[in-house]
Amino acid sequence: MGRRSGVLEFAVLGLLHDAPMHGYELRKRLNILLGTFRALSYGTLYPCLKSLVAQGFLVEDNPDVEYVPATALNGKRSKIVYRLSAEGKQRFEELLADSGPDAWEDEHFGVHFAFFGQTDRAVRMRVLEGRRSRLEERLERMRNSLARARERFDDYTVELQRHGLESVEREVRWLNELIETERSNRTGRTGPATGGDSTAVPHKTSDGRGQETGSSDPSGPPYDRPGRSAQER
Amino acid sequence: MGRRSGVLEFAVLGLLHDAPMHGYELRKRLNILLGTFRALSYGTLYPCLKSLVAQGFLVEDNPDVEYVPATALNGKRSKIVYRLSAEGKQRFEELLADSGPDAWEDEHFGVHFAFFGQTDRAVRMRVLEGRRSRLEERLERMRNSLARARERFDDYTVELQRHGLESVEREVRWLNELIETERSNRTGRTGPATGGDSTAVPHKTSDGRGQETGSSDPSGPPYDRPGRSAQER
DNA sequence: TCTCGATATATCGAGCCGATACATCGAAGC
DNA sequence: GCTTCGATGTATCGGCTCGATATATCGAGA
Repeated sequence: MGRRSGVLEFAVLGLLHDAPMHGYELRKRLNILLGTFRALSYGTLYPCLKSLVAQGFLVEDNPDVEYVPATALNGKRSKIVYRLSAEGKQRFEELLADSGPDAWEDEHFGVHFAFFGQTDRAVRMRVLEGRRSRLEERLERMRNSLARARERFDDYTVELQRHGLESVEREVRWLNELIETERSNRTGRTGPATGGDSTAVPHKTSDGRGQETGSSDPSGPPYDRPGRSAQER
Repeated sequence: MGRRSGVLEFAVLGLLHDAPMHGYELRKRLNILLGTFRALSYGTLYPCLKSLVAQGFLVEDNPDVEYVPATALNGKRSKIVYRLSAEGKQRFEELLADSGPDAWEDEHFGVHFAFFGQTDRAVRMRVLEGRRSRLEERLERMRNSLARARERFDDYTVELQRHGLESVEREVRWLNELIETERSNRTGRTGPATGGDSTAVPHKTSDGRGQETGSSDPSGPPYDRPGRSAQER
């Protein structure tokens, strides 16, 4: 149980905070929440749910045993609905309030951001600014790397890295806008600068069809994950 | 040994194709090659090297046993230099020539692209166009996901996804430029459209400091992580 | 001298993915 | 009415990869 990344745990807790759910439904929402094509597997989710139950953060909630198909295997294999326990709620609040260095990292940041609607403005600012400083460190390493690559590698390799560098630069600019919005919105509303129909932040608005932006960062990752880092998504 | 992703194997083979190297040096170059911050760990690299030796693609090349510190542990633990075998060279050529669906994926694409300088233009085109179609599929899923998110999730979640969507759109545009360049460069040069000092492709050029885009994508990848892509500048 | 960081190889625990297996249900097609 | 197929639903297994850690040497600087 040692070094749980905690990111999945956090996301599960956050979704169940809204409403009880069973695994399959949870997975669908999770895949929407943390990044589309990001196909979180059952091999990850179910063990995680069990672990959370074992830790006392979740309870299985099989109400009136409806939907019990009573499998051919003479056993039971019904729908298992999970619900947050009091400890689970508390745990979620803790994770939510943690704006420390962990929350700057690729995956953690995404989940934190997704739950920003339930956070204090102070926490949001700290996460946003911390994330930005993380990326700026990254940027410096990438620029050095690019310089070395120009000497040692061919044009394609260099082009690849240049693109990666720009992706990160673009994320920094995005963060700048968000931070700016948080600053100016200190009177009230919780919403971010929604690109769709801009509020306070100057956006080009890309809306449904793109007009002239575009970029991404596979992986994550190392990304983003990657991987993981990773990025985009 | 079952389901090797092959991406690391490919990268190692490619780097050793240029010159023999030992693990530590290999790791440094690998981290430059496949995407900066993407800190490939020794726990991944060394087992991979062993596997490649076992498969006959690499040979250990301990020439005159120089640099043998003769550890305190009365044993030997010297520098191990790896060199491509004939089979290894052949294997690399095979991987390089494979422009099939695997090469469209996030991580594979990055490595393939990095070695484009050693490829035929036909292969480059196929990989580039395949990658683009992959991303366009992704785009469609992401747009659906975003639509669902607008109903079910709050503004911050939606903003996160909007940003991810734009990242992918941006990568598609990058690919379009690269494809365009390959088409027009059919007479000769092997280099890509180097953003630095634009060649044939019309670039907006954003240069070192950003001016107004910004985005990225946590996780990912994951991502990765990793990976990468970029857009000119 | 002592410490520190780079060089260098190696292993371990744990997370997570992808594939797969099993089982039910409703809708569509024949 | 029958069958097929895809969505719903829970679960496990193999294997890759990361992050941390252990061990050991060497050169630079305090």
